[in-house]
Amino acid sequence: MQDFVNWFRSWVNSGCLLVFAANCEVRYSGRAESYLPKGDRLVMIKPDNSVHVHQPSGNMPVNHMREGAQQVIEEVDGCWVVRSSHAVNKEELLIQLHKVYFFQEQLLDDGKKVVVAGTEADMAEMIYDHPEIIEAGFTPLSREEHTKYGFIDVFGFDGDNNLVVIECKRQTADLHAVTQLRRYVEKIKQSKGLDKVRGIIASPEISANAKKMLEDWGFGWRRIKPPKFLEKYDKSQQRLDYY
Amino acid sequence: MQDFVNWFRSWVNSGCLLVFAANCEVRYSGRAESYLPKGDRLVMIKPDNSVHVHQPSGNMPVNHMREGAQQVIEEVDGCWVVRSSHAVNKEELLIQLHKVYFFQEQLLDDGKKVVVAGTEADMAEMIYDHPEIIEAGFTPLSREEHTKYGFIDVFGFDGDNNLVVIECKRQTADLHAVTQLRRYVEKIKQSKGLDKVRGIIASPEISANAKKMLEDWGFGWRRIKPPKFLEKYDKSQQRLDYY
DNA sequence: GGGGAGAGATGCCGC
DNA sequence: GCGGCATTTCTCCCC
Repeated sequence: MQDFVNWFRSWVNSGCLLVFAANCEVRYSGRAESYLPKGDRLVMIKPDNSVHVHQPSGNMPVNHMREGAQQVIEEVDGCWVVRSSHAVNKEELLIQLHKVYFFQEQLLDDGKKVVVAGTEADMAEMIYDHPEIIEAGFTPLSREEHTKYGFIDVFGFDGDNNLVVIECKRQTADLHAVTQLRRYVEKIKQSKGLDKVRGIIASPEISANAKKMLEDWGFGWRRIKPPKFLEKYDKSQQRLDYY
Repeated sequence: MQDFVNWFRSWVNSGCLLVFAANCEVRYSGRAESYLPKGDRLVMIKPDNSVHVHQPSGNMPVNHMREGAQQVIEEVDGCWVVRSSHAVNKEELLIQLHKVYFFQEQLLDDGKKVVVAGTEADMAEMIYDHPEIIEAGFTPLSREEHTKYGFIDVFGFDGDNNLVVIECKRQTADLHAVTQLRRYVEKIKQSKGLDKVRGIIASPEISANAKKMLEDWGFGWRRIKPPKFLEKYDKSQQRLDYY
């Protein structure tokens, strides 16, 4: 343990990523309060001073501090504690150490950003490029006009010159999506002083309840799948190739 | 590298957590498509076979596979690749390794769950225990009856025997909270054939727009702060104490 | 630069 | 397995 304490103190602010496994208790106070009883966890502290406590299962860290925290190790009542605090966010994380299994540090050089396709914005883009997938005669507004309406995904006119608001969802549209669309339609009606504004949800799927509420409100739905520009699926090999 | 490959193969399905740092490229295909160019990252694979790729900064993993994936290491075009695939979810993650800096495995024993205070459920609990914080004469329904109505936070009668639906929000209530409350009230009105059902939002704050919409719909608001049982803030010391 | 408000994404829980 | 909701969120826009 003393090895770990000395090493921890020389590591602080070294710019290295730190990772260690330990038997510990964890306490958090900030936006919520939590306590995690004694058990084995993996702790990672990044060069940006974010802290991540992981249990052996589960997708999310059981506790974490965001970047900009300050870390110290100190003895409290005969027990070593890693104290991570974030004055601005009024948050504090305490990791009470009972046994440290291993520890390791590493300098990581990485400035690259991930490139993603298949988002909601890609769906809107696709509808702009191929408005006929909504319906014959549908004409989106120019992108310049569109930006004035901010949060609406796609905005245009149908063949009868009715305004149409389209809300895109990457996956199954739910009740929330319908109430959202309804708010937008009512907002546009009001600001334009219009009587009729159509609302359409574009998504690969829609839940039964959402479909019902949509129809109750006189809105429509189009089955549209988000584009996956990077994907090249080779069925014969049952694997994925890129570029 | 060959050490790592051999070690990786003996580690697979050992029940240990695995962590390594490497210079790598990462490709993902599944719910979306992504590509991350060459750089240094930390990779963690848990005993539940979830995979987490972390860059040296950022709160979230840049890529991850959820529990139940299958991991193999294989040589592709002269380069070693960790392939993680999830047949059910039709997801695949490829980590192309250029250099491995360190690797470590550890058996972690942990069955404990985190205890959180200050959630929406805690607020509902508090209202059950102290119904007078809503208003004099308010009587919540028993928890058993309450479960019949599903996801409504608190449900009861006021002094005039009107039904009251209460929606709790941990922080500032927004437009979404109001539309949610409205859905619940309308649902109850319909299923009970009632003319008058009151709706109340309980939250520490409420946005101006939400307040307005709330009043337009004849609903009410009570300023209620989520309980933080674990917190004891010692102002004189400007630090936190627990228990 | 800090705070507020709205929208988005993802995990989790219950049916 | 799916639907619905919560969240230790994120981001942008405003001041």
